[in-house]
Amino acid sequence: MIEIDKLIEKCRKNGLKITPQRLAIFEALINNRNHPSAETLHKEISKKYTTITLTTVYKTLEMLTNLGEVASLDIDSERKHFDPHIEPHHHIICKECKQIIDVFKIDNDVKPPKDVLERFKVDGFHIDFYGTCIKCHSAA
Amino acid sequence: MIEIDKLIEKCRKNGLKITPQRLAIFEALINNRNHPSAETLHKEISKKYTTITLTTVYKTLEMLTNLGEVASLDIDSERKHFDPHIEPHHHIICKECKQIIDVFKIDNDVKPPKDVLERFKVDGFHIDFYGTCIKCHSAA
DNA sequence: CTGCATGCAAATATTTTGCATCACG
DNA sequence: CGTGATGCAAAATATTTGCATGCAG
Repeated sequence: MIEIDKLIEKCRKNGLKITPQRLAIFEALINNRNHPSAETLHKEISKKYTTITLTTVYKTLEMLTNLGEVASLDIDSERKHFDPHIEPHHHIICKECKQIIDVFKIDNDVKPPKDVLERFKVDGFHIDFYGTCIKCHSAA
Repeated sequence: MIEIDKLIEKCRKNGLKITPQRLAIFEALINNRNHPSAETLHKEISKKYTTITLTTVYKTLEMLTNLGEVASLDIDSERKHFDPHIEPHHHIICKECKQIIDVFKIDNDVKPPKDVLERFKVDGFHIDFYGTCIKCHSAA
């Protein structure tokens, strides 16, 4: 997600209005590395902005996804998670506590094999590592 | 998923009964490369076995997942998809038609960076390539 | 026969939608 | 002011659960 000033400008250019609700959501997302669900985000924002509704959070997340400022992650089949960091990167998920951590650099380049390249126009890829975080691992 | 005879044996050993419904689900899954959802699978089986219910399909898929014979894929946030091929492999998804194709061999090995290895016990990884299949690409 | 499986209906969870009202620009 | 945003309630979708009945072993 771009910085807030630029984002506001981008919204205005697209005929989208800046409301206190949206600002609260923008602020909750920027620099957020927790890959929140809509529900989580709503709970968080509600602490300070007690009247915001979950519907508004959903609608704003949809709007930001359409603008290309937020990515919707298919990392958890129970619910959608949202990521304001749209530069290509990867994730690792702890099987126990389900926390999702960013992985920016992988040691090798990855390419799909030739037969796939012949049948698909490949735009990119995303790696999900899975395992157990130190904390959960030593607890078990 | 192991072959049907072995699977039946494995079920019996675990006190699980072999019913015609379960056999129909086993048969629909074996050699199935379509990564079906519960709904899709149910529709498919219903053609021949008209009385089977979606609930039974869900419960059997859960049972097979617990046995480690089927993997539940987090590849589509709309619904769960199930994969009877549990050997580690990857997927490529067409953005347009949403078909999911297996990718078995990638050109390089993939390792998470050191700082991740220090904070996680990594068990494995899964790559989702994304792009457009030839058919959809030439249609656009 | 005993216990697990099935199938129905109802519950739960997540996300989307319609619409009256509100407020940004 | 007018158009898009909000918030409520209801709908839509996916999945799970409780329970009476059925059937495999």
